[in-house]
Amino acid sequence: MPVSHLYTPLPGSFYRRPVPEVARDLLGRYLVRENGDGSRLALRLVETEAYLGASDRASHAWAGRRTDRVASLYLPPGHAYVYFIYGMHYCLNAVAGPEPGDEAQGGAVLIRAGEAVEGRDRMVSNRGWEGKRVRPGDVAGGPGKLCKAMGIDRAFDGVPLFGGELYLAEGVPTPESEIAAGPRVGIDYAGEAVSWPLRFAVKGNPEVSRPRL
DNA sequence: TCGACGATCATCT
DNA sequence: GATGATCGTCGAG
Repeated sequence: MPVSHLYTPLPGSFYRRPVPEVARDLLGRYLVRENGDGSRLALRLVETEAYLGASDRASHAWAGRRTDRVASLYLPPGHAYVYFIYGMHYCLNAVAGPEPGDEAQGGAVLIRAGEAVEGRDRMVSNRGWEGKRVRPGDVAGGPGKLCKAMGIDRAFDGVPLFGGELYLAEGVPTPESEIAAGPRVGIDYAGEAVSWPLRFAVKGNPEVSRPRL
């Protein structure tokens, strides 16, 4: 029996554009996880970051690196790249940019934050905040938190995001006037790329991670 | 409310 | 052997 999707998955062509453009366009879209029993978890994305690939010192694909860890960064646009960091957190990316074979490769959008739209209680439970006071940003206000809330780990590395168990879906795109841009977080080692304004967020949204834009 | 710091380990040097 | 696309706690203000 095919999985029925209440939300409409974004097609692969959505990701086949310059990475910053995809990153901005993902704000206001949904990240959905179907649980198989008819229930689901859904987040409205409010913060993303663009990683350009070979030309970007902050990117895991900088200088064309192709190690086992980053292999899925070279899958076709629209696939997931999930990595483990700081010994305890996972981060989810959507591969984006030109098709493999073109000059620029290894581009991706880091999904940094979202606000719960469906299954919020389950997310709070996944985060271990059951019974505690949950303040803005506690559920999915950061890349590691978001993965914990959605139950995303390395098992999702390399899966297509077009409409399987985990996918990105339509929703309401955010107008340019409501998008804030600034430097990316946690990449102090990246030389000139440190200041590139490739972090995007919905202006004034309380779920956006720190530092505030 | 904010800044500093320790946790913890896969990956790369 | 070092380090990181982070997070939660703790102590100071």
